[in-house]
Amino acid sequence: MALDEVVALAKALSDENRIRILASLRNGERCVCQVIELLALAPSTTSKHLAILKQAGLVQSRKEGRWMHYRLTTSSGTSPAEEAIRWVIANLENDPRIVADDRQLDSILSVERAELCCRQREGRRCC
Amino acid sequence: MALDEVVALAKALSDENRIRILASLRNGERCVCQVIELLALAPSTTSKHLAILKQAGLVQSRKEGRWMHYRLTTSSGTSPAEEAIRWVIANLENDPRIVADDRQLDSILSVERAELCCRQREGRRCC
DNA sequence: CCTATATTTCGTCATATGGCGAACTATAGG
DNA sequence: CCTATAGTTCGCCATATGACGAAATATAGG
Repeated sequence: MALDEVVALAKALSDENRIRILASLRNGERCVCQVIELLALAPSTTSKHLAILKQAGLVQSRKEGRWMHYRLTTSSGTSPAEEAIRWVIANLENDPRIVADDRQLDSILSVERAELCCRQREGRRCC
Repeated sequence: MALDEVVALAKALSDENRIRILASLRNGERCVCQVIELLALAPSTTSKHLAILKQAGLVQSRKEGRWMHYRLTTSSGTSPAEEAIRWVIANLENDPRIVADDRQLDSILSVERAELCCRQREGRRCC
C-alpha cells in the first residue's frame, strides 16, 4: 500500500545519520567499516541504520567475503525510493556538514580497508 | 542548513495521520474541524499534527474568525517542501485508505461547518 | 578445523513521539 | 462586557527510537 510505503520511506529518512549515509553513497558503494569511520558511531548502531535504509528499499547490499558493501538503490529509476533519494541528494548540495563528510570520506578512502579496520579495532579514529 | 531541513521535512512526513492530512488538503484548504472529523482524533492531537506540518513548511494557515484553515504550502514551486508534497501526493494515488478518506471528506464537506462543530461538541461522529 | 575478525543481533537505557483530557486563548454574538 | 466555542497549549502516559556494549554469526586464512 502506497500510504505505508510513503511513511516507511519518510521514517527511514528522518534521521540525520541515515541522511549522511545516503550522501556518502551517492558517488559509489561503500564498505560498512568506511561508513562506521565516517559517522564515528558504534558498529552496531551503524549496522542498524544501514539495515533500516535497506528495509525501506533505499540501499542495496553486496557481500564480499567478510566485508559488506552498501550502495544507493537503482531499479526502475522511477520508484518511490529512487525519487526520494533524488530529492534528498538534490537538497543536500552545499550543506556544510555534507561537504565536510565528503572531505573526510576522501581521507577514509585513501586508507587500505584492512588498515582502516585494524585501526578501528584498536579504538583509534584514523582521520 | 539543508541537512536539517531534509531531516525536519522527513520527520514531519513520517506519520500516517500527517500524510492523510496532506492528502486531504490536496484539493483545497480545509478547516481544522473538518480534519478532526476525518482523522477521528482528539482536537488537541489533530492541532499538534497541523502545527508540526506548519513548522516544517508543508502547510500554511489562514484564520477566519474562530475558524482556522490549513492548505498545502505554495511558494516558489521548487522549494524542498513543495517537492516533498509532490512526491507524497504522487505516491498516494489509488491508495485504498486515501480513496476512503476522499469519500469521507465529501461527506464532511456536505455538512455545514457550524453543524459539524456542533455534532463534534456532542461527541457524535457525523459520517 | 581453529582462530581472528567484519558485521549483525540482542539486551538495556535515555530520550522522542503520539495519544488523550484539562486548562487556556481568542473571537463571535448576545 | 459576558458567555459560548474553535482551536491551541500543557501535563501526563504508553510506546517507539537511537545509542551503546556484549554476544552471536559468518568467513578468511593459518
